[in-house]
Amino acid sequence: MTQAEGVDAERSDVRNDVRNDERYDAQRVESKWFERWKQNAALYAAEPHSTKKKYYVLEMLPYPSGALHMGHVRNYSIGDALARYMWMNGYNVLHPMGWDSFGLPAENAAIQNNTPPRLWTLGNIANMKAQMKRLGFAYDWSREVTTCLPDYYRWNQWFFLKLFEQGLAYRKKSRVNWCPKCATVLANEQVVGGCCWRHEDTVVEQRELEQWFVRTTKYADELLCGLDKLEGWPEKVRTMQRNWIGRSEGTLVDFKLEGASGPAGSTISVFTTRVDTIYGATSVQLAPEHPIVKDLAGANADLRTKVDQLIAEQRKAKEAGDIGEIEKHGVATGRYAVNPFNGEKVPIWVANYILMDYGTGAIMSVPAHDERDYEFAKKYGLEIRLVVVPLASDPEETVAEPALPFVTHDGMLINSGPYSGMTCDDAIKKMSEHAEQKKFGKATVTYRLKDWGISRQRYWGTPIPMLYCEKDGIVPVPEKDLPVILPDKVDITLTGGSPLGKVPEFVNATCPKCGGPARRETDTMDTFVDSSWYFYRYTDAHNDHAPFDGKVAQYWFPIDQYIGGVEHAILHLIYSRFWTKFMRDLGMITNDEPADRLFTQGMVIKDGAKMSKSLGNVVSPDEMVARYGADAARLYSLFAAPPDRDLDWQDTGIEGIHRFLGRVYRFMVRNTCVATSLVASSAPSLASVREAGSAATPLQPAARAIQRKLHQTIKRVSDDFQGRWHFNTCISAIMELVNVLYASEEAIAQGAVPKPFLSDVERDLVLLLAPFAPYLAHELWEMIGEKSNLLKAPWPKYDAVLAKEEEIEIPVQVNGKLRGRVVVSADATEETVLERALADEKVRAAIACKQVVKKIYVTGKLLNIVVK
RNA sequence: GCCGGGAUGGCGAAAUUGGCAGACGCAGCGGACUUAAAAUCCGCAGGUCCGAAAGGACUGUGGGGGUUCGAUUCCCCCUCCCGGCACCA
Repeated sequence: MTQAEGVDAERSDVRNDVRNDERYDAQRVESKWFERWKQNAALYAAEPHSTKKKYYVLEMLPYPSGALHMGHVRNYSIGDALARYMWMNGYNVLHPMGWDSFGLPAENAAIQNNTPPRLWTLGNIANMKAQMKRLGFAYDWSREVTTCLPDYYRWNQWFFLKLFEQGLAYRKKSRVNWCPKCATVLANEQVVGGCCWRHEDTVVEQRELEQWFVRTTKYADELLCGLDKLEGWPEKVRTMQRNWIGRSEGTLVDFKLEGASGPAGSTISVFTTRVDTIYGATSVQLAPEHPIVKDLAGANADLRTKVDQLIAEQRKAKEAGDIGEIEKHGVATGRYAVNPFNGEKVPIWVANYILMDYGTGAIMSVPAHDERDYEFAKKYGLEIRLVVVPLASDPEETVAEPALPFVTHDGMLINSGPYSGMTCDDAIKKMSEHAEQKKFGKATVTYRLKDWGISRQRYWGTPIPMLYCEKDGIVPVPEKDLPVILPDKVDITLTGGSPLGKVPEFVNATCPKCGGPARRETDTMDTFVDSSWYFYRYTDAHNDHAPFDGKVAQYWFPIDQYIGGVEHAILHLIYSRFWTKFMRDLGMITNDEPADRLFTQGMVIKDGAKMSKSLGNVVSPDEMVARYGADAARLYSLFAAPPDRDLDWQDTGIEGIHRFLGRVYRFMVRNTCVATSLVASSAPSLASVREAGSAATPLQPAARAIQRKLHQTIKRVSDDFQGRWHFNTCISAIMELVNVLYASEEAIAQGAVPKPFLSDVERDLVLLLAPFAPYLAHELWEMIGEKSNLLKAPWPKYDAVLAKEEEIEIPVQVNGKLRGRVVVSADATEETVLERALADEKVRAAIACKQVVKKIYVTGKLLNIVVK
């Protein structure tokens, strides 16, 4: 904190006026408490055995990129305020932090700076941990998790063995996404609009590779259904996950290939959600990459060339991200398939709008009832046969020909053999049953969600604990031999293939089955494996025998409140839901979902754009802390906007917050009341406030105004923590309270505010500030003579009676227009209000010479007089 | 194209159940303190128009319509911005 000292020194020579001791020196106060908190490692530790109710509040762990950014500060300020609030409400709070510390940037930095990834990463962690501590975040550091260390990643390996045992990890050669910049494979979830999620301008290529996959699709249905029960999750995230999983109910139907040549007796299986329209199918369309296309083309060189063109075109469009906009076209193969429902021969085409990676890569084309098929059929003059018509309300009525294509479920079949006359929904059911009976198809469900490819051809990740033996094939590393340690001295500058493949000591191993030579798997795991279960490790972070103890996890899980950025809506948040279900089925845990409630905070932007180095609009937390203090940085990040919305950072805004903190401090310095009664006993303040406000010794108006405002403020802040989380309005409520205190300073000086009462007010004010500005709150807590631990001091309670206004102002409208206001007592009757209103000059003017039609009085809110 | 979210002063925003639009803060202006400035404290402040002023009139929550005594809030249509999905058969 050399910067901080610099600013401090600069200021010291300014401190020569009379009000020196009233000036709030954030650096002095914050460094004092920073040092004190440093001495007490167990300050924020969760209690392992407790009769209190538990509360697990978690913020997404950061990637240790080097330094915290404002997005982190915002994220952690929200979580920290909540954690502190829950502590003050008597909960046993678990509030841990860790490091998602495997991943590509470490390798890139290593190449650039010639530093080993491990050192670079650990150095960053040390720096960011120091930043977090300086910001005053209350983490239980005894549970810190660092995913790149063997005591963590060994459990990734252990889980991998379990996945393998369960048949949930398997090896498959397939077409995969390849980012040339990352020089590695990406999961589907990591491809954004055809580009790499980390390199937004780098087009992802397709490569044929043998890879490890995790069978996420096993839980596709549960992942989808479970979303309905996650009521504490934002609808947005649930929708995104639903879209991603992309469940679609339909029917598989086999079309027999017609003709002697080609694979004899082979069939083309098509997937359709509208089997009811199958009598209108006038062609079969294949994806250019469909395996049967090669066989169909056979020696037809012309066809092969055309198909190759379609393939190239599709790939290009996919990479450019505009598949969906390319013009539909295709080529007839000259071959035919037989519609199993009516025995009709239909031509087989290959078309650029059919995707190999959805459904079966083949469709039946029904031009009359599908927009795409219609467009295609029009272009190539294929037959368009109407088989569904609108439901006629009157059977005698002649049904008008619907406009084509007629795409609706709400219809009746015609020209469909035995199914004519059925509704679409009935027909789908009956026809699927028929197909299954006759064994040429069945009702089925397809998903957009694919299995998770987790192999990465990179160094800085968890080694996949597998061996390849010439004799025994794929052999898992025995559990007792874990962890497979990631070697330190690896030349990662070499390109081509996995870096670990160039380390003979690593690659060469012994087969545990036959004792012969074996080759180690050299790919590492996707880092999303690390973050899929880290929050369980927090509950039992030093367990040497298992990832965690199930009993301990059961106490803490599910996470009560998870807080992070929405950018993880389908990556991390779907993988970790999968992992929870997998662990549950292993018998390790009993919860179905990892987190009960999820909160996604908005981005921190500046000048209307996301902060980025290239735009030069980055605000450094270190600089803010040095200039205004941690409290100001935190408070501002909560005050500037509601937490779920984007926050537009304004440098002058944080200055205002800094001023506010100084204002609180100055008031307290000038008016501190150390009420002897309260120092001796830490009796709850409510009782004495009540007493002070009781009829026996009525408070004078100034004191009563303070009391009223205080209780209104406690209510607003408490309600918001329970409900909407609009900390911006909580903080403005506290500001209003402070404004009232300032307005009462004269009355205080004149002794019109009883000391014990004021002392209680000050105490509650400090309590209200504690979740948001812990440094200042602790300083003031000490200043007012409190000896107890503020972190766990009971949260103040509000009294509805004391919060109530005695006098209220009722706006008076005439025909909905504001014409005047009357001040009445809070319990005034409608008659009184009306009487006063009619006495008001302006109101009288507005209703003069007119007839009063109606009077609407909303108790305590408004009076509207309707005239004609 | 589909699904979300959003649009309110010069700026960030508030209005929790249909009831005073603009709380709180920033920037601005004025005053007090000061030799002066900073800091601090107090006050003013949506817009337009009338008025010397006090004050008053009209208007105003992206645009248009509707329901209502009353709409930032509910309904219908439209524009723009942000995010997600997208030839998904």
